[in-house]
Amino acid sequence: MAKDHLTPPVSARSALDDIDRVFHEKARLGIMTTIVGSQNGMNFNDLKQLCDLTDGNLNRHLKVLVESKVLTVRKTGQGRNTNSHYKLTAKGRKAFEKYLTALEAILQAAKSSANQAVNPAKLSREQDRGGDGLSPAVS
Amino acid sequence: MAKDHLTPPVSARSALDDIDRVFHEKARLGIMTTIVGSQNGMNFNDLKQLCDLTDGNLNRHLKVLVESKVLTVRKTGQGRNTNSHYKLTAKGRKAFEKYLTALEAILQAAKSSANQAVNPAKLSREQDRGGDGLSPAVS
DNA sequence: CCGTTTTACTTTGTATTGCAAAGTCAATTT
DNA sequence: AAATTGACTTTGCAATACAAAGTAAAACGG
Repeated sequence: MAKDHLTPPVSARSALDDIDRVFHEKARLGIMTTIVGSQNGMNFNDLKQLCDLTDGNLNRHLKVLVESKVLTVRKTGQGRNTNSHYKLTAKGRKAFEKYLTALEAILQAAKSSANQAVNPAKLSREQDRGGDGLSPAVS
Repeated sequence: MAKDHLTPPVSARSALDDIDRVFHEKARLGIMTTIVGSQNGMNFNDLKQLCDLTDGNLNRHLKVLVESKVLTVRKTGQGRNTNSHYKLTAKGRKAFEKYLTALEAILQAAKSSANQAVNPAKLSREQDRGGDGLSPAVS
């Protein structure tokens, strides 16, 4: 029952499958990109300033990251002296790297597709008209 | 008041600011990456198969892209013969390229931060302890 | 020394999404 | 002509995202 037709080098999917939603969110991507470079982790306030997020928003996203075991928190002090220190876990680092790798693959695929589309130069003719000759970007 | 302390080369923000939510979503990123390579656009069914999305889901995301003027639709036929053909707009292409550029910047920053953190080799000593020496990744 | 402000978060409420199950519509079968 | 298929659309619910308001304790002001 129709299995052929349109079964292109969809290695695209594999990269897209590795796009972890935990990381694929603007605010969280910013947090991760900021914290991934610090060996000793960072505290709430540093992140707040560096990531330019509101308190509540930052808190919520950090919570998601902690609950996903990407970060750990260590809280010291009370009230005004509270200090919440966040640190990447080994698992978190690996997962984030996997995400980055997937992103990179998608990025490359998208860029080359985009270029090819904009500058059809000497393609071996393959005008994809109507429903064949399809290829799904994202290598 | 308080303007000093922790004012690092936050060029990070600029890249993050260019992360357009319209594109920064798994399904839509897949759709875009797929369609950006086709000069003549693609129809619903092609996208459905290439992007591996359910009908409803694909429809919704396409709607978002059309409403954002990133894609245009041209529908022909009725009922079972309906054919919805989607095509990138010039504006959409530019916006997507901008998004890709931002992503690339973030990716590079994240990767180099990650490496540096994992392999602290001979850093000029700058152990960021406590609250200074912060740098916000994402160049 | 007691009330106000500040700092460092948390909680809560609302609005927006994402998603898939169910629905529509017409052209094909059987 | 009833049932099915194909190509979408609509709908309802669950899961976010975000910011406004809340909490707690230290620091300040008079």
